[in-house]
Amino acid sequence: MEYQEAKDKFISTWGSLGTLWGINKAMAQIQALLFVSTKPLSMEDVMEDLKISRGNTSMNLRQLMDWGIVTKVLISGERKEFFTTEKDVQELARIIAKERSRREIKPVIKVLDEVSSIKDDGTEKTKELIKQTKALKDLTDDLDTLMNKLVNQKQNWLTKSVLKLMK
Amino acid sequence: MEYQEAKDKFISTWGSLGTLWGINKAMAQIQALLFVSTKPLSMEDVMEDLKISRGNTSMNLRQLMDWGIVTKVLISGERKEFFTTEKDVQELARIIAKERSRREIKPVIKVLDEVSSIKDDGTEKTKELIKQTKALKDLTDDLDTLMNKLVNQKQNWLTKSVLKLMK
DNA sequence: ATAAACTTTCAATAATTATTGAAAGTTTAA
DNA sequence: TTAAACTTTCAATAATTATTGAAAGTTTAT
Repeated sequence: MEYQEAKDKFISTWGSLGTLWGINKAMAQIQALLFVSTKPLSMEDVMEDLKISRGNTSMNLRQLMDWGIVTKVLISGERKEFFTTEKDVQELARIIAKERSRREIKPVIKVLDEVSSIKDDGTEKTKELIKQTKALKDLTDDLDTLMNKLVNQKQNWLTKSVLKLMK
Repeated sequence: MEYQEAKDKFISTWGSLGTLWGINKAMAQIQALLFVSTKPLSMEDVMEDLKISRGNTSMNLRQLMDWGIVTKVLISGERKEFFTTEKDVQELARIIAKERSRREIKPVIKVLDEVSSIKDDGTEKTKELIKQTKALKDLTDDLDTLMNKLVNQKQNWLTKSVLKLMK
């Protein structure tokens, strides 16, 4: 497999995986492109490489910046803006986990908490709703905490030690 | 908040969360409905409660069965089929983690592995592609392993001990 | 101040994904 | 064996989501 083929394969795979970590295709592809690029890219560069429109590029770069995954870099002597992504995978995972927790998991925990706190009127169906949503809330809470703790360690030692523990 | 309101809120929240665990809205809502129901439901019951068509119900129940989350139950004296979902959240998480790993994560790891194994032609961009996809592959591998190990413990002790370890 | 270089916005459109409903298929009771 | 009860399939349609491109907006150099 040649460089270009490998690169394209990486970008399209990472793009279609976007849903798995909660972002859209173009966003994931732009991030992937920046991730394997040796230097910051301009909007023009991204448009050309991925064959997407200027508007699309602009909007998705903005979103990536909102996530904190992509940053603008100023290149002296250049008028246009250039972009890079976080290059360290551990840090990338940390940012993504934190954002997904904040945007999606925390709000769900809140709803589960509200639902599981309704007044027990003594009927079987109410008891079941309370019991099951409570169980789901506790599990989601645990997994959210675990995920954040795991990924919050900037160093690698924790992941390694946990993996070892579980072998 | 009354029973019906709480139930609807749970179902719609869980439904819109579907994407987070990789299934569609109707599928997630059907699962949620069964999850808080005190007894198995027929296709008719599901259709009525969620106000979705027969075809939609049939197709999504089938998918939930493919995932191993929902099972048919035979009720003696009844001609039609009834359905229940796994009621234990730990077991539910185990099944979901296993399926997502198999369907989505494993194939991505395979591609990352292929891409990171291309011949190093000495150019900077090839070196970067190899380095970055390799790092991503290793991380994905670790997280996949961790997730499966964590969630594979049928008992609760592991999650608890890991949470304690990290406090 | 102005115009060129560049970026953002957003209504229109395209692409994708979900849903319907009715016909075809299957099972069971009599 | 047949017809009623029930389930599945799938082409058509609806709903949602992503993408475009051109006009409006902004910044910078002169």
